[in-house]
Amino acid sequence: MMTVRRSDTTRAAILDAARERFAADGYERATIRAIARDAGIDPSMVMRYYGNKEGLFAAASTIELELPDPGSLPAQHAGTALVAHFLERWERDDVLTGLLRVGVTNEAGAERMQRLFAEQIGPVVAGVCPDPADAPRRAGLVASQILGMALARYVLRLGPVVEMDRVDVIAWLGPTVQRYLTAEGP
Amino acid sequence: MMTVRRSDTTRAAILDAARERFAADGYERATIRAIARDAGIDPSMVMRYYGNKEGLFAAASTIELELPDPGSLPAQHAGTALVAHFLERWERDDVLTGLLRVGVTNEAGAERMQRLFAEQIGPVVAGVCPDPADAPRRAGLVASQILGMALARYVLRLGPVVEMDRVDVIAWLGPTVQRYLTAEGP
DNA sequence: TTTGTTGGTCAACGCTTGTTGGCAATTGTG
DNA sequence: CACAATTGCCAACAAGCGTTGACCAACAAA
Repeated sequence: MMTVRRSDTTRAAILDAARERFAADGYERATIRAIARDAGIDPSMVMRYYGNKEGLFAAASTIELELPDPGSLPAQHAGTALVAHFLERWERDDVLTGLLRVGVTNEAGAERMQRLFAEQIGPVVAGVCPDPADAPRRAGLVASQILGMALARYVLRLGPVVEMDRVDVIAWLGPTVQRYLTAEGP
Repeated sequence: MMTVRRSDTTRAAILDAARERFAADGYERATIRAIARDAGIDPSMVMRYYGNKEGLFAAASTIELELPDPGSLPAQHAGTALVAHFLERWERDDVLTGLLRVGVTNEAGAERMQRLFAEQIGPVVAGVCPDPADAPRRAGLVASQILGMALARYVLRLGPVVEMDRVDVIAWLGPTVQRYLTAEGP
Protein backbone atom coordinates (compact mmCIF):
# COMPACT_ATOMS: atom_id res chain seq x y z
CA MET A 1 0.00 0.00 0.00
CA MET A 2 1.34 3.36 -1.08
CA THR A 3 1.89 5.76 1.78
CA VAL A 4 0.43 9.21 1.41
CA ARG A 5 3.09 11.77 0.83
CA ARG A 6 2.64 15.27 2.20
CA SER A 7 3.16 16.67 -1.30
CA ASP A 8 0.21 14.83 -2.79
CA THR A 9 -2.12 17.75 -2.21
CA THR A 10 0.31 20.02 -4.06
CA ARG A 11 0.55 17.57 -6.92
CA ALA A 12 -3.23 17.50 -7.14
CA ALA A 13 -3.45 21.29 -7.03
CA ILE A 14 -1.00 21.53 -9.90
CA LEU A 15 -2.95 18.99 -11.92
CA ASP A 16 -6.24 20.76 -11.31
CA ALA A 17 -4.82 24.12 -12.31
CA ALA A 18 -3.17 22.59 -15.35
CA ARG A 19 -6.38 20.98 -16.57
CA GLU A 20 -8.22 24.26 -16.25
CA ARG A 21 -5.56 26.23 -18.05
CA PHE A 22 -5.07 23.74 -20.87
CA ALA A 23 -8.83 23.61 -21.38
CA ALA A 24 -9.20 27.39 -21.36
CA ASP A 25 -6.09 28.45 -23.25
CA GLY A 26 -4.58 25.58 -25.21
CA TYR A 27 -1.00 24.38 -24.98
CA GLU A 28 1.09 27.46 -25.70
CA ARG A 29 -0.89 30.01 -23.73
CA ALA A 30 -1.24 27.73 -20.72
CA THR A 31 2.14 28.72 -19.26
CA ILE A 32 3.78 26.87 -16.44
CA ARG A 33 4.04 30.15 -14.57
CA ALA A 34 0.31 30.76 -14.79
CA ILE A 35 -0.50 27.21 -13.74
CA ALA A 36 1.84 27.51 -10.76
CA ARG A 37 0.26 30.82 -9.80
CA ASP A 38 -3.19 29.23 -9.88
CA ALA A 39 -1.95 26.34 -7.76
CA GLY A 40 -0.33 28.74 -5.30
CA ILE A 41 3.20 27.41 -5.61
CA ASP A 42 6.46 28.12 -7.38
CA PRO A 43 6.91 27.23 -11.05
CA SER A 44 9.93 25.11 -10.24
CA MET A 45 7.74 22.69 -8.30
CA VAL A 46 5.93 21.84 -11.50
CA MET A 47 9.23 20.84 -13.04
CA ARG A 48 10.23 18.76 -10.06
CA TYR A 49 7.00 16.79 -10.00
CA TYR A 50 6.29 16.46 -13.71
CA GLY A 51 9.68 16.84 -15.39
CA ASN A 52 8.69 19.34 -18.07
CA LYS A 53 5.69 20.87 -19.74
CA GLU A 54 5.02 17.86 -21.93
CA GLY A 55 5.05 15.60 -18.89
CA LEU A 56 2.62 17.89 -17.14
CA PHE A 57 0.24 17.79 -20.07
CA ALA A 58 0.50 14.02 -20.27
CA ALA A 59 -0.38 13.75 -16.61
CA ALA A 60 -3.18 16.29 -16.84
CA SER A 61 -4.82 14.70 -19.85
CA THR A 62 -5.02 11.04 -18.93
CA ILE A 63 -8.64 10.06 -19.13
CA GLU A 64 -10.86 7.05 -19.05
CA LEU A 65 -13.96 7.42 -21.21
CA GLU A 66 -15.77 4.66 -19.33
CA LEU A 67 -17.80 3.76 -22.37
CA PRO A 68 -20.38 1.04 -21.89
CA ASP A 69 -19.06 -2.27 -23.13
CA PRO A 70 -20.46 -3.22 -26.54
CA GLY A 71 -22.16 -6.36 -25.29
CA SER A 72 -24.47 -4.65 -22.85
CA LEU A 73 -25.41 -2.01 -25.38
CA PRO A 74 -28.76 -2.41 -27.17
CA ALA A 75 -27.69 -2.13 -30.79
CA GLN A 76 -30.67 -0.07 -31.87
CA HIS A 77 -30.14 2.61 -29.23
CA ALA A 78 -26.36 2.75 -29.39
CA GLY A 79 -26.40 6.14 -31.12
CA THR A 80 -28.41 7.88 -28.44
CA ALA A 81 -26.49 6.16 -25.67
CA LEU A 82 -23.15 7.20 -27.14
CA VAL A 83 -24.14 10.82 -27.59
CA ALA A 84 -25.57 11.01 -24.07
CA HIS A 85 -22.49 9.41 -22.60
CA PHE A 86 -20.15 11.80 -24.37
CA LEU A 87 -22.11 14.89 -23.42
CA GLU A 88 -22.03 13.84 -19.79
CA ARG A 89 -18.35 13.01 -19.95
CA TRP A 90 -17.54 16.29 -21.64
CA GLU A 91 -19.34 18.36 -19.06
CA ARG A 92 -18.08 16.48 -16.01
CA ASP A 93 -14.65 18.10 -16.09
CA ASP A 94 -12.20 19.98 -18.30
CA VAL A 95 -10.11 17.09 -19.54
CA LEU A 96 -11.78 16.47 -22.89
CA THR A 97 -12.02 20.17 -23.66
CA GLY A 98 -8.33 20.50 -22.87
CA LEU A 99 -7.50 17.53 -25.04
CA LEU A 100 -9.43 19.04 -27.93
CA ARG A 101 -7.97 22.53 -27.55
CA VAL A 102 -4.43 21.20 -27.29
CA GLY A 103 -4.84 18.58 -30.00
CA VAL A 104 -5.56 21.24 -32.57
CA THR A 105 -2.16 22.95 -32.31
CA ASN A 106 0.06 20.38 -30.61
CA GLU A 107 1.28 17.22 -32.23
CA ALA A 108 1.43 15.21 -29.01
CA GLY A 109 -2.08 16.32 -28.16
CA ALA A 110 -3.38 15.28 -31.55
CA GLU A 111 -1.83 11.84 -31.21
CA ARG A 112 -3.37 11.48 -27.79
CA MET A 113 -6.78 12.34 -29.20
CA GLN A 114 -6.29 9.89 -32.07
CA ARG A 115 -5.37 7.08 -29.71
CA LEU A 116 -8.23 7.89 -27.40
CA PHE A 117 -10.74 7.52 -30.20
CA ALA A 118 -9.09 4.55 -31.82
CA GLU A 119 -8.68 2.54 -28.62
CA GLN A 120 -11.83 3.47 -26.79
CA ILE A 121 -14.45 4.25 -29.45
CA GLY A 122 -13.16 1.69 -31.94
CA PRO A 123 -14.14 -1.42 -29.98
CA VAL A 124 -17.60 -0.08 -29.17
CA VAL A 125 -18.30 0.61 -32.82
CA ALA A 126 -16.91 -2.74 -33.86
CA GLY A 127 -19.34 -4.34 -31.41
CA VAL A 128 -22.50 -2.84 -32.84
CA CYS A 129 -21.91 -2.33 -36.55
CA PRO A 130 -22.92 -5.03 -39.06
CA ASP A 131 -19.58 -5.61 -40.80
CA PRO A 132 -16.51 -5.25 -38.55
CA ALA A 133 -14.42 -4.58 -41.64
CA ASP A 134 -15.68 -1.01 -41.97
CA ALA A 135 -15.75 -0.30 -38.27
CA PRO A 136 -12.87 2.20 -38.49
CA ARG A 137 -14.68 4.28 -41.08
CA ARG A 138 -17.89 4.24 -39.08
CA ALA A 139 -15.94 5.21 -35.96
CA GLY A 140 -14.45 8.10 -37.88
CA LEU A 141 -17.87 9.33 -38.93
CA VAL A 142 -19.13 9.06 -35.37
CA ALA A 143 -16.08 10.95 -34.15
CA SER A 144 -16.65 13.70 -36.70
CA GLN A 145 -20.15 14.38 -35.38
CA ILE A 146 -19.33 14.09 -31.71
CA LEU A 147 -16.16 16.14 -31.94
CA GLY A 148 -17.96 18.71 -34.06
CA MET A 149 -20.67 19.13 -31.45
CA ALA A 150 -18.05 19.45 -28.71
CA LEU A 151 -16.16 21.99 -30.79
CA ALA A 152 -19.22 24.13 -31.45
CA ARG A 153 -20.63 23.84 -27.95
CA TYR A 154 -17.63 23.90 -25.62
CA VAL A 155 -14.80 25.50 -27.59
CA LEU A 156 -16.11 27.91 -30.21
CA ARG A 157 -19.29 28.45 -28.18
CA LEU A 158 -21.59 29.08 -31.12
CA GLY A 159 -24.64 30.79 -29.64
CA PRO A 160 -27.51 28.55 -30.79
CA VAL A 161 -25.54 25.39 -30.03
CA VAL A 162 -24.70 26.49 -26.51
CA GLU A 163 -28.33 27.31 -25.83
CA MET A 164 -29.64 23.88 -26.79
CA ASP A 165 -30.71 21.57 -23.95
CA ARG A 166 -28.73 18.45 -23.47
CA VAL A 167 -31.90 16.50 -24.25
CA ASP A 168 -32.34 18.24 -27.59
CA VAL A 169 -28.74 17.63 -28.55
CA ILE A 170 -29.20 13.94 -27.83
CA ALA A 171 -32.45 13.83 -29.77
CA TRP A 172 -30.88 15.43 -32.83
CA LEU A 173 -27.47 13.74 -32.84
CA GLY A 174 -28.64 10.32 -31.65
CA PRO A 175 -30.17 9.27 -34.98
CA THR A 176 -27.19 10.63 -36.88
CA VAL A 177 -24.72 8.57 -34.89
CA GLN A 178 -27.06 5.59 -35.06
CA ARG A 179 -27.05 5.80 -38.84
CA TYR A 180 -23.25 6.06 -38.93
CA LEU A 181 -23.08 2.97 -36.73
CA THR A 182 -25.54 0.60 -38.32
CA ALA A 183 -26.96 1.85 -41.65
CA GLU A 184 -26.25 -0.59 -44.46
CA GLY A 185 -25.22 2.09 -46.96
CA PRO A 186 -24.92 5.85 -46.78
CA MET B 1 -8.27 52.90 -60.61
CA MET B 2 -5.72 51.94 -58.01
CA THR B 3 -2.18 52.00 -59.29
CA VAL B 4 -0.16 48.88 -58.74
CA ARG B 5 2.50 49.39 -56.13
CA ARG B 6 5.79 47.61 -56.42
CA SER B 7 5.29 46.24 -52.91
CA ASP B 8 2.11 44.41 -53.81
CA THR B 9 4.00 41.22 -54.61
CA THR B 10 5.64 41.40 -51.19
CA ARG B 11 2.29 41.95 -49.52
CA ALA B 12 0.92 38.93 -51.34
CA ALA B 13 3.93 36.81 -50.40
CA ILE B 14 3.45 37.73 -46.76
CA LEU B 15 -0.23 36.87 -46.92
CA ASP B 16 0.45 33.54 -48.57
CA ALA B 17 3.07 32.60 -46.02
CA ALA B 18 0.82 33.76 -43.19
CA ARG B 19 -2.11 31.65 -44.37
CA GLU B 20 0.08 28.60 -44.60
CA ARG B 21 1.61 29.11 -41.17
CA PHE B 22 -1.66 29.90 -39.42
CA ALA B 23 -3.24 26.83 -40.98
CA ALA B 24 -0.32 24.58 -40.06
CA ASP B 25 0.56 25.91 -36.62
CA GLY B 26 -2.26 28.00 -35.14
CA TYR B 27 -1.95 31.53 -33.86
CA GLU B 28 0.81 31.37 -31.24
CA ARG B 29 3.23 29.09 -33.05
CA ALA B 30 2.83 30.95 -36.34
CA THR B 31 5.46 33.54 -35.48
CA ILE B 32 5.95 36.70 -37.47
CA ARG B 33 9.59 35.79 -37.86
CA ALA B 34 8.74 32.43 -39.39
CA ILE B 35 6.20 33.97 -41.73
CA ALA B 36 8.70 36.62 -42.82
CA ARG B 37 11.32 33.94 -43.41
CA ASP B 38 8.88 32.00 -45.59
CA ALA B 39 8.05 35.15 -47.53
CA GLY B 40 11.76 35.95 -47.95
CA ILE B 41 11.66 39.35 -46.28
CA ASP B 42 12.40 41.04 -42.97
CA PRO B 43 9.96 40.69 -40.06
CA SER B 44 9.67 44.44 -39.77
CA MET B 45 8.03 44.56 -43.20
CA VAL B 46 5.14 42.57 -41.82
CA MET B 47 4.58 45.22 -39.19
CA ARG B 48 4.76 48.04 -41.68
CA TYR B 49 2.21 46.52 -44.00
CA TYR B 50 -0.19 44.96 -41.51
CA GLY B 51 0.35 46.90 -38.28
CA ASN B 52 0.65 44.00 -35.90
CA LYS B 53 0.06 40.28 -35.65
CA GLU B 54 -3.67 40.63 -35.14
CA GLY B 55 -3.92 42.79 -38.23
CA LEU B 56 -1.98 40.22 -40.21
CA PHE B 57 -4.31 37.47 -39.11
CA ALA B 58 -7.34 39.57 -39.96
CA ALA B 59 -5.98 40.18 -43.44
CA ALA B 60 -4.97 36.55 -43.94
CA SER B 61 -8.30 35.14 -42.85
CA THR B 62 -10.81 37.16 -44.82
CA ILE B 63 -12.82 34.74 -46.84
CA GLU B 64 -15.90 34.56 -48.99
CA LEU B 65 -17.67 31.22 -48.75
CA GLU B 66 -19.50 31.81 -52.05
CA LEU B 67 -22.39 29.70 -50.93
CA PRO B 68 -25.14 29.21 -53.50
CA ASP B 69 -28.00 31.59 -52.85
CA PRO B 70 -30.93 29.91 -51.13
CA GLY B 71 -33.36 30.60 -53.97
CA SER B 72 -31.47 28.60 -56.58
CA LEU B 73 -30.97 25.70 -54.20
CA PRO B 74 -33.28 22.68 -54.64
CA ALA B 75 -34.58 22.27 -51.08
CA GLN B 76 -34.43 18.49 -51.09
CA HIS B 77 -30.77 18.35 -52.13
CA ALA B 78 -29.55 21.23 -50.04
CA GLY B 79 -27.74 18.92 -47.61
CA THR B 80 -25.62 17.23 -50.24
CA ALA B 81 -24.97 20.51 -52.01
CA LEU B 82 -23.81 22.18 -48.81
CA VAL B 83 -21.47 19.38 -47.84
CA ALA B 84 -19.99 19.23 -51.33
CA HIS B 85 -19.51 22.97 -51.41
CA PHE B 86 -17.77 23.04 -48.05
CA LEU B 87 -15.45 20.18 -48.86
CA GLU B 88 -14.41 21.92 -52.05
CA ARG B 89 -13.99 25.22 -50.28
CA TRP B 90 -11.95 23.64 -47.52
CA GLU B 91 -9.57 21.93 -49.88
CA ARG B 92 -9.13 24.86 -52.24
CA ASP B 93 -6.78 26.75 -49.91
CA ASP B 94 -5.61 27.02 -46.31
CA VAL B 95 -7.89 29.80 -45.12
CA LEU B 96 -10.64 27.74 -43.50
CA THR B 97 -8.16 25.39 -41.87
CA GLY B 98 -6.32 28.40 -40.50
CA LEU B 99 -9.53 29.92 -39.23
CA LEU B 100 -10.41 26.69 -37.46
CA ARG B 101 -6.97 26.16 -35.95
CA VAL B 102 -6.74 29.73 -34.74
CA GLY B 103 -10.35 29.93 -33.58
CA VAL B 104 -9.75 27.16 -31.08
CA THR B 105 -7.17 29.05 -29.03
CA ASN B 106 -7.64 32.68 -30.02
CA GLU B 107 -10.63 34.78 -29.04
CA ALA B 108 -10.53 36.97 -32.14
CA GLY B 109 -10.32 33.86 -34.31
CA ALA B 110 -13.32 32.31 -32.58
CA GLU B 111 -15.38 35.46 -33.10
CA ARG B 112 -14.42 35.48 -36.74
CA MET B 113 -15.57 31.89 -37.12
CA GLN B 114 -18.82 32.67 -35.31
CA ARG B 115 -19.55 35.59 -37.59
CA LEU B 116 -18.64 33.61 -40.67
CA PHE B 117 -21.17 30.93 -39.86
CA ALA B 118 -23.84 33.30 -38.63
CA GLU B 119 -23.67 35.65 -41.60
CA GLN B 120 -22.99 33.22 -44.40
CA ILE B 121 -24.57 29.92 -43.38
CA GLY B 122 -27.47 31.49 -41.52
CA PRO B 123 -29.24 32.94 -44.56
CA VAL B 124 -28.87 29.76 -46.58
CA VAL B 125 -30.42 27.71 -43.81
CA ALA B 126 -33.20 30.24 -43.32
CA GLY B 127 -33.98 29.89 -47.01
CA VAL B 128 -34.54 26.15 -47.02
CA CYS B 129 -35.86 25.22 -43.58
CA PRO B 130 -39.61 25.04 -42.93
CA ASP B 131 -39.89 27.46 -40.00
CA PRO B 132 -37.47 30.40 -40.11
CA ALA B 133 -37.83 30.77 -36.36
CA ASP B 134 -35.57 27.82 -35.64
CA ALA B 135 -33.13 28.55 -38.43
CA PRO B 136 -30.32 29.46 -36.00
CA ARG B 137 -30.55 26.16 -34.20
CA ARG B 138 -30.60 24.24 -37.45
CA ALA B 139 -27.62 26.25 -38.67
CA GLY B 140 -25.82 25.33 -35.46
CA LEU B 141 -26.46 21.65 -35.99
CA VAL B 142 -25.26 21.89 -39.58
CA ALA B 143 -22.16 23.72 -38.40
CA SER B 144 -21.45 21.05 -35.80
CA GLN B 145 -21.35 18.30 -38.43
CA ILE B 146 -19.44 20.25 -41.06
CA LEU B 147 -16.90 21.64 -38.61
CA GLY B 148 -16.52 18.21 -37.04
CA MET B 149 -15.71 16.66 -40.38
CA ALA B 150 -13.22 19.42 -41.13
CA LEU B 151 -11.64 18.96 -37.73
CA ALA B 152 -11.26 15.22 -38.10
CA ARG B 153 -10.16 15.33 -41.73
CA TYR B 154 -7.95 18.40 -42.03
CA VAL B 155 -6.77 19.21 -38.53
CA LEU B 156 -6.59 16.10 -36.36
CA ARG B 157 -6.17 13.93 -39.44
CA LEU B 158 -7.87 10.86 -38.06
CA GLY B 159 -6.74 8.00 -40.27
CA PRO B 160 -10.03 6.52 -41.52
CA VAL B 161 -11.53 9.96 -42.09
CA VAL B 162 -8.58 11.16 -44.15
CA GLU B 163 -8.75 8.06 -46.30
CA MET B 164 -12.40 8.48 -47.26
CA ASP B 165 -13.14 9.70 -50.78
CA ARG B 166 -14.75 13.04 -51.13
CA VAL B 167 -17.71 11.29 -52.73
CA ASP B 168 -18.18 9.01 -49.74
CA VAL B 169 -18.01 11.89 -47.31
CA ILE B 170 -20.72 13.67 -49.28
CA ALA B 171 -22.84 10.52 -49.41
CA TRP B 172 -22.62 10.01 -45.66
CA LEU B 173 -22.89 13.59 -44.43
CA GLY B 174 -25.40 14.81 -47.03
CA PRO B 175 -28.43 13.09 -45.48
CA THR B 176 -27.36 14.18 -42.01
CA VAL B 177 -27.20 17.82 -42.99
CA GLN B 178 -30.40 17.45 -44.96
CA ARG B 179 -32.16 16.21 -41.85
CA TYR B 180 -30.78 19.06 -39.75
CA LEU B 181 -32.06 21.47 -42.38
CA THR B 182 -35.54 20.24 -43.11
CA ALA B 183 -36.71 17.45 -40.77
CA GLU B 184 -39.88 18.42 -38.91
CA GLY B 185 -38.68 17.12 -35.53
CA PRO B 186 -35.50 15.43 -34.35
C1' DT C 1 20.66 15.71 19.13
C1' DT C 2 22.49 14.94 15.01
C1' DT C 3 21.57 13.61 10.28
C1' DG C 4 19.30 12.76 6.01
C1' DT C 5 15.14 13.44 3.37
C1' DT C 6 11.41 15.97 1.76
C1' DG C 7 8.64 20.25 0.35
C1' DG C 8 9.30 24.64 -0.99
C1' DT C 9 11.21 29.49 -2.49
C1' DC C 10 14.36 32.51 -5.04
C1' DA C 11 17.14 34.27 -8.49
C1' DA C 12 18.89 33.58 -12.56
C1' DC C 13 20.08 31.34 -17.30
C1' DG C 14 19.44 31.35 -22.34
C1' DC C 15 16.12 31.86 -25.71
C1' DT C 16 12.18 33.49 -28.42
C1' DT C 17 8.60 36.63 -29.01
C1' DG C 18 6.26 41.05 -30.96
C1' DT C 19 7.58 45.40 -31.96
C1' DT C 20 10.34 49.79 -32.93
C1' DG C 21 13.40 53.23 -35.08
C1' DG C 22 17.25 54.33 -37.84
C1' DC C 23 19.64 53.93 -42.12
C1' DA C 24 20.74 52.48 -46.91
C1' DA C 25 19.12 51.57 -51.48
C1' DT C 26 15.88 51.98 -55.00
C1' DT C 27 12.27 54.16 -57.47
C1' DG C 28 9.33 57.79 -59.16
C1' DT C 29 8.65 62.90 -60.02
C1' DG C 30 9.65 67.94 -60.82
C1' DC D 1 19.53 66.63 -62.48
C1' DA D 2 17.67 67.10 -57.68
C1' DC D 3 14.36 65.70 -54.36
C1' DA D 4 10.89 63.08 -52.14
C1' DA D 5 8.69 58.81 -51.42
C1' DT D 6 8.86 53.99 -51.26
C1' DT D 7 11.01 49.50 -50.15
C1' DG D 8 13.96 47.05 -47.62
C1' DC D 9 17.50 45.46 -43.92
C1' DC D 10 19.66 45.70 -39.44
C1' DA D 11 20.12 46.03 -34.61
C1' DA D 12 18.00 46.50 -30.65
C1' DC D 13 14.25 46.80 -26.97
C1' DA D 14 11.35 44.88 -23.20
C1' DA D 15 8.78 41.15 -21.89
C1' DG D 16 7.70 36.51 -21.39
C1' DC D 17 8.91 31.69 -21.86
C1' DG D 18 10.69 26.84 -20.04
C1' DT D 19 14.07 25.33 -17.21
C1' DT D 20 17.97 24.98 -13.70
C1' DG D 21 20.52 24.91 -9.39
C1' DA D 22 21.53 26.87 -5.01
C1' DC D 23 19.57 27.47 -0.78
C1' DC D 24 16.26 27.33 3.38
C1' DA D 25 12.75 25.23 6.57
C1' DA D 26 10.30 21.41 8.28
C1' DC D 27 10.08 16.88 9.36
C1' DA D 28 11.62 11.81 10.25
C1' DA D 29 15.10 8.49 11.55
C1' DA D 30 19.30 7.43 14.04
